[in-house]
Amino acid sequence: MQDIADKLGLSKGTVSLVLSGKAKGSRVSEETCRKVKQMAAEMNYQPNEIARSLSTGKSMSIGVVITDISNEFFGNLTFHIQEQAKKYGYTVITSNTNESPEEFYDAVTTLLNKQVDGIILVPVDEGQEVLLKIMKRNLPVVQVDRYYPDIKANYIIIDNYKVSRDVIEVLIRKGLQRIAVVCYDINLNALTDRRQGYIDALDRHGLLDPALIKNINYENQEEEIKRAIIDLKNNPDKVDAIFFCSRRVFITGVKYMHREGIKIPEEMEVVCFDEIDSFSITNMPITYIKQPIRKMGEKAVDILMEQMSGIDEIKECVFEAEIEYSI
Amino acid sequence: MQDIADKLGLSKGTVSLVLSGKAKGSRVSEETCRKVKQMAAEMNYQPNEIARSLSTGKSMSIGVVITDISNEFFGNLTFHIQEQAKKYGYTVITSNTNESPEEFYDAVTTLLNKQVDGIILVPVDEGQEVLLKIMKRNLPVVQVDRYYPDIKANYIIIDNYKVSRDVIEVLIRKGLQRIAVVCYDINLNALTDRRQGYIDALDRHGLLDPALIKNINYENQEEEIKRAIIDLKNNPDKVDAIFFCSRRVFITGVKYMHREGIKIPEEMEVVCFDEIDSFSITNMPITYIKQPIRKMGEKAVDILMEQMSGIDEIKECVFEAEIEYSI
DNA sequence: CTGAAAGCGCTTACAG
DNA sequence: CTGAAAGCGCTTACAG
Repeated sequence: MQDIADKLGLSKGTVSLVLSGKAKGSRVSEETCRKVKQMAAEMNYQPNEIARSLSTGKSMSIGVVITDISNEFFGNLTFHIQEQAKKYGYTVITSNTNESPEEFYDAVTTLLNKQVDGIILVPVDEGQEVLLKIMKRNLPVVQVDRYYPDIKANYIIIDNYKVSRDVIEVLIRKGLQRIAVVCYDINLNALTDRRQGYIDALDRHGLLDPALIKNINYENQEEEIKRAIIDLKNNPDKVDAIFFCSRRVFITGVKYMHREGIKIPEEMEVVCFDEIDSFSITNMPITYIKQPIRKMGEKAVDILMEQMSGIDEIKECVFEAEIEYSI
Repeated sequence: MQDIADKLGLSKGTVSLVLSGKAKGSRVSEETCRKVKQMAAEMNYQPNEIARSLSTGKSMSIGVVITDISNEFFGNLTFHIQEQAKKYGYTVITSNTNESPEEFYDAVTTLLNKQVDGIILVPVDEGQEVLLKIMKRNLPVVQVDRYYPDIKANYIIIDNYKVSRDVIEVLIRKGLQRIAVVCYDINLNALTDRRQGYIDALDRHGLLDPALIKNINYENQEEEIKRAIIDLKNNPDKVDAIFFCSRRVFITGVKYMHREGIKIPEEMEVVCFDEIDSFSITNMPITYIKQPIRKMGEKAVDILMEQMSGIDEIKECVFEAEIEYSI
């Protein structure tokens, strides 16, 4: 900027005005404006956003903290967040927690120090302090996919309870009676709600059987899911269907169903929470629950932008998920 | 920092020294050091990395420009890049090109203005200028997955030609003769090499038949893949196998194979370029090509760091991919 | 061992 | 319509 100003015999301030687009109105003459722009192009001027950020106090970037970017659900979510942020002129810094509270803390601390203008995050078990730290700084933040019920903060989720209950109702209406659930034992509402929806639906029809509820430890999932499948296969009363509470559990579960020679859907039907883009590589029918990922990602950004512009009413968004069929 | 200095009757400079970890040696007394740290903790001091960046000229962040973060391959790649960057204390800003040269240009321009210390990118067709722009700035950059052959720059790829030729050889050795290929018609070496590997292997055995080469237009892929499958099914000489040159093509292709009632592997075998984490939801055998994604991502970061530290020898890394079986 | 000062590249009141 | 100056929060020679 100084160089441009020198060449043109202008001041740095004037150059700044036109290059940052604040030259409208009668502030700077058309003539000057034109000359500055031309010279900037000639000298191949590129603005330094870091300097601008320090000066304005806005970094024009937002932080996104998710479990794991290589997971299809979060990959999709991040994609839509990024595309939406781009529309507002914002850039996105992502980081992974791998469900660890330490990594969660580190990720957020780094983002805060980088002076992001807002944060979208997927809460981690035992990570309440981290969310509070952001809020104490008065920085806009929105939780996605899960939320801490004890903290009054923005969140966007789907109605996990309702859609889980509904999908089980659908199976019951089809005549299936013995329905199992395979779910992580993690203490997060997204998961507990899914399990509870299942329980209530079956209970209402007097079909609940505790032996059909399989809770899986996250660390040791492969082994535990395998055992759950074998167990369900060997249940003296034939099991009609299995409701898998998340993508990974479904994939592993179905793998072992194949290994055990369980015919899908003839012997057992399957339900998957979340869509998998490669459902079509198998030709068996899968009932699945589809979250409105795009809407969720876009909404998260919209809320963030609203809050950045000063509105600080807390938003608690609950979207509806849909029940769909792969074939 | 000023506040801490004031409270302690020290200068800002001294505080900066200890808080940025440059107080080693005899530079600052142990006593002062201790007091500063304690006060910083008490006052809950959080460094402003933006200010530091402006001062040091290093942003401690790198840019990653990929096709689409919601794609499993790029999601995995990005994950490993992020984890590796974290080890070096770097943060990652990602953006998607959706294969568009305009978005590619915009993404890189934004990153440059944000003063990233280096860029890892997946080249886009017709995007040479963008890469040159980065290099003109003397900013470290490494291409991943593909590269522009006319530009002397770092890249990390796998030997697409060799592994494609090898996988076809494997099929031939198994006794399969009529092998088809379904591949995008995009003019990028990753894709053209795969097709050429296929062609050369078959040619060597006198098994090449142009009717079995199906080039797919990216924009209209669903329809074109469908037509290709029907066409192959109706080929008067039975087709024994199909080599799908990428993940998406495979998923769509297999979908239509199921729709057309083609039995896999009894009637036709299938080969997929790239691993899909949900292969196991189907119980048919799939031959696939597995890229060392983790090594590629880590290496990309390593090279970037090397170049940032002044080494500017150009690295052209070619990794080997492996042939694997889903069952 | 510590302080005073300049500088990183911008923006933005304030004067004129 | 334009300029001079202060300031954003750090770092880093340079003195002492």
